Amino acid sequence: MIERHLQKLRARHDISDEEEAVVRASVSEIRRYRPDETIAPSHTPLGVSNILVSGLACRAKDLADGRRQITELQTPGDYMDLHSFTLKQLDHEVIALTACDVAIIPHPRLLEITERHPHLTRIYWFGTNLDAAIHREWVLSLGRRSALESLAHLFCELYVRLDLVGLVLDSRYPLDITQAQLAECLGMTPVHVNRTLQQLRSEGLVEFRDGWVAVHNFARLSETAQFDPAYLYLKPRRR
Amino acid sequence: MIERHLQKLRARHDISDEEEAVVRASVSEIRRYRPDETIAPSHTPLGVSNILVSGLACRAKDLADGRRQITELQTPGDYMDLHSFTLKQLDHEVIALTACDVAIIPHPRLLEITERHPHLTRIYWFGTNLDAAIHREWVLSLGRRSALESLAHLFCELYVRLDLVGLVLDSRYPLDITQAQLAECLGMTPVHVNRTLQQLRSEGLVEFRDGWVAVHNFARLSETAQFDPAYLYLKPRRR
DNA sequence: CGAGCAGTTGAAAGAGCTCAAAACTAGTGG
DNA sequence: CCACTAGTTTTGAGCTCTTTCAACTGCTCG
Repeated sequence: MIERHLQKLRARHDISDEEEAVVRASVSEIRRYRPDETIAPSHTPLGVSNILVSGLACRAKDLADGRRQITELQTPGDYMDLHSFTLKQLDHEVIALTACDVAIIPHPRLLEITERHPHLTRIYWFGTNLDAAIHREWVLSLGRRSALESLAHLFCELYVRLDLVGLVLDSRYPLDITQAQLAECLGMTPVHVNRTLQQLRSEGLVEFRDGWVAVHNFARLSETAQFDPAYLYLKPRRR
Repeated sequence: MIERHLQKLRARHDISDEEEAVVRASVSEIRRYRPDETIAPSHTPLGVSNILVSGLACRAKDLADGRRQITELQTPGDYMDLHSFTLKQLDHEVIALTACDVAIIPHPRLLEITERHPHLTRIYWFGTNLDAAIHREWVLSLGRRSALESLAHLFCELYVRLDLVGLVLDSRYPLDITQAQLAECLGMTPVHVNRTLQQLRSEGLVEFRDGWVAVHNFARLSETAQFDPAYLYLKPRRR
């Protein structure tokens, strides 16, 4: 069930057989969530963390008057709230955007990992630091990229992250969310997302339709986004 | 030298005498940096991490055409690049904004901590997760807060973080940076920062002058910012 | 005393927002 | 099989916040 999670770990680290066994044994159960269901509530003591097995989820923060900002999208294989292990409670919600299968890991098992498996601990620590790196790239997008650049950048990021777990086929990947949810990722209004999508489409870069993203020209797309995948910390490719 | 760092750890965790000794022993040397000097370069293998002893520093990312975004401000006592221990290299630069004293911690000593001190390891892991929480709040600011709200929010955040290490006196704290650097934090232009500062001043909320912030009305300031310090994960106050 | 940087001001332009309505799409029930 | 409803996408038009560009002030420092 957590093959994609292991796949993602292996894309960045060497994992021993023993460590793989520990990771597998850390899962207590699998749960299914419907779209819009809360996977991890904010400001509530938590006793488990969650790995996304399939589907799409996000971390979201709200202002009192209802304005909502998504701070990260979670793809299959991601530990969505590993940070709740040390933080005890979250400053944001984790929400299912589509139907999701989720693997549940009780915190006591993570505690045991930190007590007995320092190398694996460092790997998971790395994992939360990678989330922070993604946050920083989003800060850069929101602060300095134009609407067109931000949207292009998001499509690039998802391309790379989903490709890592085999979910890109033929330069197409699933992204079954609404334009309004895209707007919540980008700090924009749904109307402006719509117009910006039209521009990306008319320039032949990328198409977002029917829950799918079709990347027509990744080179030009990442150029307009000024996308540099270094912040995703992939192992350097062998040649 | 790292009293403020320990003070900050104690504000959120219980630290044993032994752990305190380990933390103190992890420092190899103190170095001084001038304003604008790079403390940790991006995309370069790193062998040490840095704790800010005094001064002000930041994490910054650039786009190819020179647009710059600061992703976090670092206050005295902060581990500025603890994440480089697991990431090995950084996706951003760490830069001194004012003259800074910095304590240097070689990564081998951090490795030893992860091998022998799991509780302290979790505390430091918490520390990087706290940085991520701050990143998320900045994502919310950049995505959904207005210029006025964002600026107010930044002043609130710094108020709480600096108060933690005794740097707020009489509702005033040092912030010796330019309006242009403030703009780089907020994803705005210097001109607009200037006008927004005037607005905050004229409303009697806060004044930014001569390298100092004078908070005239924290209650109304945090109200206009929709500031909720929960994301800074302070220990709940005893009553 | 002049150079240079930070801060301030004004006017015009523009990116993105708001509001509102229309066009689609898909699911529901008679 | 066809209304009917609800949610999503699309379009139009006007408006606002923020940017851009340029000039000017004031301060510090060599």
